[in-house]
Amino acid sequence: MTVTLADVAARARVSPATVSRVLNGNYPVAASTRERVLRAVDDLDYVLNGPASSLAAATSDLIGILVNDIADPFFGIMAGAAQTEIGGPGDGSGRAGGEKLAIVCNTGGTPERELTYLTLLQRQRAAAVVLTGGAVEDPAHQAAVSAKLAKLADAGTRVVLCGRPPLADNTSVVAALAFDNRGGGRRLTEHLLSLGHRDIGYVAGPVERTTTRHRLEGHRDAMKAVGIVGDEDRLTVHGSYDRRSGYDATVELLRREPGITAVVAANDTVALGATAAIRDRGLRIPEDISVAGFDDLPFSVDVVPALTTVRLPLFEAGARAGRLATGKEAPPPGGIATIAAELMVRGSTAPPRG
Amino acid sequence: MTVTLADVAARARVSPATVSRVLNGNYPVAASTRERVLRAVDDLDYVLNGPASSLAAATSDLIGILVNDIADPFFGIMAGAAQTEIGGPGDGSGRAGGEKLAIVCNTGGTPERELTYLTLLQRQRAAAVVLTGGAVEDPAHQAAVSAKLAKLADAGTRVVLCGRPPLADNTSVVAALAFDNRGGGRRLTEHLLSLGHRDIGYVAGPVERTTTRHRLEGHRDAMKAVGIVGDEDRLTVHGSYDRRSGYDATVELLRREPGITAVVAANDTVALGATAAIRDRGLRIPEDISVAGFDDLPFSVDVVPALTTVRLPLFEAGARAGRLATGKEAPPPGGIATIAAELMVRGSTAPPRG
DNA sequence: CTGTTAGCGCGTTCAT
DNA sequence: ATGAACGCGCTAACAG
Repeated sequence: MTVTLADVAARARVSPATVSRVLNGNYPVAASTRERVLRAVDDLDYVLNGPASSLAAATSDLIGILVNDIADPFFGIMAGAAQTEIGGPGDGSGRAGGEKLAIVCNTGGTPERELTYLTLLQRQRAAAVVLTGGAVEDPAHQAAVSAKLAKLADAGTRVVLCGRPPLADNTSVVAALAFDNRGGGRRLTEHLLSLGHRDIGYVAGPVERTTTRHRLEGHRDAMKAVGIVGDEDRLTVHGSYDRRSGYDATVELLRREPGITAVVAANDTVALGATAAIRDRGLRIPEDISVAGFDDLPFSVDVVPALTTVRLPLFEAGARAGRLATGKEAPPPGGIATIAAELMVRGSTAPPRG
Repeated sequence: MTVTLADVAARARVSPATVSRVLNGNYPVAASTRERVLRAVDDLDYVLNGPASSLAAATSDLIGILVNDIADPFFGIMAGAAQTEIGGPGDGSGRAGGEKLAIVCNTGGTPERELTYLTLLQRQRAAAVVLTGGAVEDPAHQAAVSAKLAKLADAGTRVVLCGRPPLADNTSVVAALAFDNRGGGRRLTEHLLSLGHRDIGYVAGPVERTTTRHRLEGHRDAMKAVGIVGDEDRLTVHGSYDRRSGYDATVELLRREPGITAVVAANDTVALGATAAIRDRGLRIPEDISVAGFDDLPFSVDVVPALTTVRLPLFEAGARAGRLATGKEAPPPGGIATIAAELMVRGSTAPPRG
C-alpha cells in the first residue's frame, strides 16, 4: 500500500540502487535517468522511509535541541536561531531533501527528562545534539549526562553546548559556548553600587543550577569588593525562573528587610514579578526601589520603566551553536568560548533616596 | 562495536524475541527472565536502535508539534503543555521506555518549512502530529497541507489541530481545537466602543493568516454594528506578530490619523510595540490613547499600565491537544471544538478624553 | 511463556 | 554509469 523505493525503481525502469543514488545525490548518475527517477518520485508521491534509511546508513539527519523551558523566550530565541542555521531554507517543494532537520526537546528543566531525550536522540542516531541553558549541578546527574554525551560522541553525534558551561571532561563536546553570567552579574551589581545602593536584595533562580550560581556569585563578588558582607543569605531568596516566583520572592525579601533600596532578579521574567510585588506594596520604581534583570528579553525595553538588565546575545549564540552542530563553523580553540554579557542601563535603576 | 539486541539476548541466555518483548512490555514474560534481561540491558548499557525498531514495527513513538515561531511564548506555552501530556513523567532511569516523545518543529510561519516538517514526520512514521496556531490562507498551500495530512492519517498518524481552524475536509483530522478569535476580537472592540471610543486604529498581523483575518473580522463586526464604516482600510496596518512591527505600524497609524483615541493590536507582543510608539510620541496610556492586545501572555498583566487583552487558554488547549494526540481523550463531537476567548479589562484602556 | 523464522525498506559493497 | 546481492537491527507471526 505504501509506495517504496522499489516501486519508484520499477516505474523509472531502473534498479533500486539507482533510485537511492539519485535521492542521496552522492554518486554520479546520468542526467537522463536522474530525470526519469525524479519524475517517478513525483508521480508516485514517494516519501523516503526514514527508519529504513537510517537503519541502512547508520545515521540520521535529525539534530536535537534540548531546552529547559520552551515557554521561556530565553530558550525559544536560542532554539529558533539554531534551527534557522540548521534547517536551511528548504527547497520549496516540501520534499525534505538532504538538509538536516532540527527538533526541539523540552526537558522542563528536570534531569530525568534530559536523560530521556538524550537517550531518544541516541536511539535515533541523531547527527548532532545541542544542549542549551544552565545545567543541574547534582553530581550524579552530571556524571550521567557526561557519560551519555560521551556515548553519543562515540557514535558520531556532534555535541554542542550553548549557554552552558563546559563539562568536567569536555572531550566529547565539539564546542561549549558559555555565557559570562558571573561577569554580567558582577557588572550589574557594580552599577547599582556606583549609584549608591548598599542594601540590595537578590531574587535568585533555582538552587543547584549553574546559571543561578554564576549570576549570584558575580553579584556577591561585587558586594564583597566594596566590603558588604555578612548578610548574603538573608538578602537572597531562591525560586524558579518565572514571574510568579519573582513576585513571591520579592514579597519575602521585603518582609525580611524593608529597608532594601534595590532588587536584583535572576532574569528579566523574574524581574517582572518583582516589579509587580514592589508596586503592590505601594512603592515606586526606581524612586523607592531600583530593579534589575538579566537576559534583556525583547519585552524588557518596553516595560515601564524600561528594565536595566544584562544583555545576552541569545540569537547570535543559538545561530553559532547551529553552525557548530552542522559543522559549518570551526570550533573555537580548546572547544570552549565565553560569550560576553553587556550591561544595559535603563530607567528601572536610579540612585537611592536621600 | 555497538551493542545490539542479540548481544543482550546472548548475555541473558534468551532469544532476541524475548528481549524485544520485555523491552516493549506488550507480551507476557516470566518475571524471572524479565529480570535477567533487564540486568543484561543495564550491564551492556544497551540502547534500542530506533530506526530498526520503527522499520520493523512500521510505527514510531514520535509526536511532532509544529509551531510558527518558537521564540513566541504563544506557541511555547501550547507546545510545552502538549508535551507535558505526551511525554509522561519518565521513569527516572532515562531509559526512555514505551512512552511517546514530543518533538517541536519550528516552521517560522513559512509554508515551505511547514510542508518540509510534515514530510519529515511522515518519513519518521510519526505517531501523531499537532499543528498549532493560525494557518496561511494561500489556497495552493492549504491544498498541499490537506493532502499531506490525509496521507499521514492514512498511514496511521493522528492529526490534531490546536489553535487552528478545521480543514475544509476535516476527515483526516482527529480533532481541531479552534480559538474563538472572531468573538474575542469583537468583544474587545465592543469594550472600547462602550467606553466611548469611535476613532480606533487596528494594528493587524500578517495578511493571509487565519488568525489575523478572524481577529480583524471580529473588530470590524463590532464597528459595523454601531455604524462606523468606511475608514477600515485607512485605519488598519498589517505587520508581523512581533514588537518591532507593532511599533512601526503604530507610527504609521498615527501618521495617517493623529486623532485616534485607541489602538487595537493583533496580539500582546504587538501591543507592547504599540505602547512604545505611543509613548515615544509623548502621549500617555490610557489618558491620551487606549491600547489593547490579544492572548494575555504572562507579561501582559505586569506591564504598566496592565494590558487590556483577550485571554486565550493556551496551556489548557495545548494540554488537551496533547491528550488528543495520544488518544488519552476522546475527540469532541464532529472533531471540532471552539475554545472560548475571555475579555480581560485592565488599565491600558479608559474612556477617551473630553 | 518462549524460541524460530521471516521480512520491514533502504544503503552499500561488489561487479559489470 | 548502472545492477545484483547482502545485511543493517528489530518486531511479528507462528510454532511449541
